[in-house]
Amino acid sequence: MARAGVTVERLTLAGAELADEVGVENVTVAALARRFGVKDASLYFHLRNAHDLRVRIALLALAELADRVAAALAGRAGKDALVAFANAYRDYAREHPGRYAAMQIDLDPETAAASAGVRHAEMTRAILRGYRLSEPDQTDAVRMMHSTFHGFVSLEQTGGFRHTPRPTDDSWSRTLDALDAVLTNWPSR
Amino acid sequence: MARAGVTVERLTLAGAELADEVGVENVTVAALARRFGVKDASLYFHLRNAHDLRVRIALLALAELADRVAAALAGRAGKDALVAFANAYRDYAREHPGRYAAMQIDLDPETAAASAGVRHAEMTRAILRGYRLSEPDQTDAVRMMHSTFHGFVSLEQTGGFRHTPRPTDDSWSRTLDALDAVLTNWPSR
DNA sequence: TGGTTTGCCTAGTAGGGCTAGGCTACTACC
DNA sequence: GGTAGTAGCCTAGCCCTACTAGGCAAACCA
Repeated sequence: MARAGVTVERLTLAGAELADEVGVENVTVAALARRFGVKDASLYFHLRNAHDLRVRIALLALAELADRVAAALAGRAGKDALVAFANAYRDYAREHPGRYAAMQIDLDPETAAASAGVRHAEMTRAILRGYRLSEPDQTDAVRMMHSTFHGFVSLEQTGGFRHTPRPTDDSWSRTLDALDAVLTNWPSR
Repeated sequence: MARAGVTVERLTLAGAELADEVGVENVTVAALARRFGVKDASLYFHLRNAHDLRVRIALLALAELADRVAAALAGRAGKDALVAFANAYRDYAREHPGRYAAMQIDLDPETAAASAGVRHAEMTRAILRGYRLSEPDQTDAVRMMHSTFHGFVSLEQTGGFRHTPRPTDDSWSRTLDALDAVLTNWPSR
């Protein structure tokens, strides 16, 4: 029988595509095997288990997102950088809802430390250079930024904003204005 | 054979408890049946399917949260109300992680419209009365608030803040300060 | 060219979702 | 207080997914 040429990389990519199409929760080893015209048992030669697959998808997504953010951030500073970062983040989440959802799975500490998530975190901090915040305000601001972005995107995806007619794009840009305002004038105790 | 006294209400409550213990994704009809000392097939007399169960848990959680928020909000205004609301929200999510996660499932429009989610939304708007915002700023502000709360709580739960030593409680209260500041001085175009 | 490794296979276990159809305990009504 | 109906549970059985063990053949490599 001919070999299908399955590799972990191809499996991860196909899994990511599948996630975007049907949701991470429906990314099954069996479905992936069908996609490769192979029996599901065969994939366990490449994958430890189903969770392993999802972790790999998450790591792929983190890397892709970090790349996009890096590209968006190049040559920008201040509010420009904030908006570019935010839009890169949201656009990625909307183009790749499954990958984005996969990113939210709880990685164990060493995996997380080795992931592109740290690059992402560094870039978030880099944005704040334009706002002249020192610790611990910087950490608090990073956390607020991340919360706002993730919360907005997440609620947008699960339909949390549907009940109000106002276009979400408008609320998004006003939210970024507000975030810029509060970062510019971070309340000191 | 004796009757187990299973009702939809008891199933929903037990399902909610199960969700808090093992996560929504592990709330199975089979596990619930075991908990009631009953065969899984029997539950389909009370439940349409597994999704139906999770929706019920979500609705229960929305109602509980709305109650808590209402209690927290009583007699408060301005920043006081904002902080009370936010803490009620976060505390509920931390006490009931499974229920909170269940709340995020995508309800179909009519179910959502009939849920306690609308009470929640009304109360969020009520907070903004203390900040004198008119439409569409109000909607934008509500969305930003909700995003920040949900994002923070969500990231906190999935370990998104673990890589920095700063206590999350501190970042939380500073985030609320920032939110109050920006609502007080909402940037106009 | 023959041995080893690599990549796929079949077969089988366990568990979850769900349906069909059967039996029984309770309820209501005459 | 007997009996018809129904509500609440059951068994049996289907399909799907995760995962393991062990077999066989293609590819590689000495």
